[in-house]
Amino acid sequence: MKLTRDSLYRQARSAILDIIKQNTEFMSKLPSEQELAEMLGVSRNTVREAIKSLENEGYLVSRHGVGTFIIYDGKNIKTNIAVLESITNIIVNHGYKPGTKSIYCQKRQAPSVISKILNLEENDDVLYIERVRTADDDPVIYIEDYIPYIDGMYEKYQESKDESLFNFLQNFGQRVAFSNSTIRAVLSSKHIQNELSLDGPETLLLLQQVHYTAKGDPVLYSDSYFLSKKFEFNVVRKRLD
Amino acid sequence: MKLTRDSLYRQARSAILDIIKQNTEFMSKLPSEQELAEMLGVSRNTVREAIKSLENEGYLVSRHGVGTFIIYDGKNIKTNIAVLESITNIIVNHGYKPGTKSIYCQKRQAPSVISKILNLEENDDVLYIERVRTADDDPVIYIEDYIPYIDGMYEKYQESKDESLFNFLQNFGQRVAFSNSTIRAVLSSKHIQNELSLDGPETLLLLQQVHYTAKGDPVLYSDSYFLSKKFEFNVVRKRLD
DNA sequence: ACGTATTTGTCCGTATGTATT
DNA sequence: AAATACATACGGACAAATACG
Repeated sequence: MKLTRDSLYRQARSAILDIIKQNTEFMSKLPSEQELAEMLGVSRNTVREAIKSLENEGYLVSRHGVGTFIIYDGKNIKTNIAVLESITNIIVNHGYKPGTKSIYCQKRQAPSVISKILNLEENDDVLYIERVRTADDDPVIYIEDYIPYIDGMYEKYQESKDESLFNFLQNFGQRVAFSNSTIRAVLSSKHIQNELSLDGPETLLLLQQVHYTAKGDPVLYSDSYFLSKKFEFNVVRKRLD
Repeated sequence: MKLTRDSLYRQARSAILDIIKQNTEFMSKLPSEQELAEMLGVSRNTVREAIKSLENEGYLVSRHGVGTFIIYDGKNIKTNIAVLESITNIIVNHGYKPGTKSIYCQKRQAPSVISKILNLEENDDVLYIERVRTADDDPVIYIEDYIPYIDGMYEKYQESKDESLFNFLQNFGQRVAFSNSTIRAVLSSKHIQNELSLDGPETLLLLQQVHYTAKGDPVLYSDSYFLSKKFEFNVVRKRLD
């Protein structure tokens, strides 16, 4: 049992995020670092850390000698691709009611492509899962997951189908910390058309993700196919120099 | 004339980036912050700033009490979508020789959708540009640009067609600092098939970008269609908590 | 064109907390 | 239990960019 109160900079971050979320106007000015430090009762350095973190996520831009400005726009930004969040959240952020239909789950030998990605031996097993995610009960995302097999996974999965995979993995002591993702545009296969109840071929955004623990162990590979009609990804891109 | 040597943290960043680029193994450990500080002759704080910056760009992950690890992998990561860089660079990073074919340039009234995005008045003009970018002389990217018109732009563009648009804009005192981008998957239109010399419809990654100056003024809107066969975008996604 | 006030950027030193081995 | 290494936090100082009178 530990209540580890959030670090000061986390608290500051959260307080500043509140200011941001309440803001309505693009490019309105945040209080100065000095002011924020006084308001929140922390050092300017701590405020700066919080601001930098929010800058990296595309909420803010700072201008030397001028101030820090809010570029967050709840209307436009639905999914910040740079932040790893659950697909459930992505569906909610797009304004839909999320749901899951599990269509397949099997313990099987890893295909060689996958075993290479997941750093497995030739004959190692994976838990293979096929799912369809729904938005307002319409099928919109088709997902194939490959998880290096740990004893008891198949049984455990049966009783926790609706849970997020991240939570599922955590039960086996594997916490996902980051993912390395590739974004592609593809056309739906027959199989996917079937699962997503499509009349004909449609363009899909394919997210190929290798998920790692903080230690760098690959613990989940997934191909996620998003109906491009209904989903978009956003990203704030910053110029380096 | 200014020689403003780079800030210490920039130099540190660049030194650490060298280490990263030379590294071949996923998740190998960076020297400790203490060591780096001594190696580079700067304070640990400065090293930390550099490391954080590289962490944000997906090169590194730090583990509390353990160390900082290199997740950059030149083989896998070709284009970090979170970093705003020129399309020329993107082509080079994919291993091709970059080129440009300008197919169209005109001063015209902004379409109402565009004038809204660019914050223009009803009858304001834009410089409209259509271009095709080539990789090893093959057409691979089709781009439509809309730039709020400033006197002399059309003439200036004629004499600097091959230059990057970012450079072009800088001549008019408009430095692009960040962009707000949306990623979609689309099918090629007849027009695009024609321009990219495609035999039939192909899936394209569409990047819709509003580019801003540091002040938050929109100075360029562009639709970029990437041949998905040849290009992919990468992103390191980190879980927040 | 210049100086001043404001604000962020950079840098240092130091101290203590926390996770891992 | 101890050692190591990173994380967090503070305070202070000066530099650099910008805005404004």
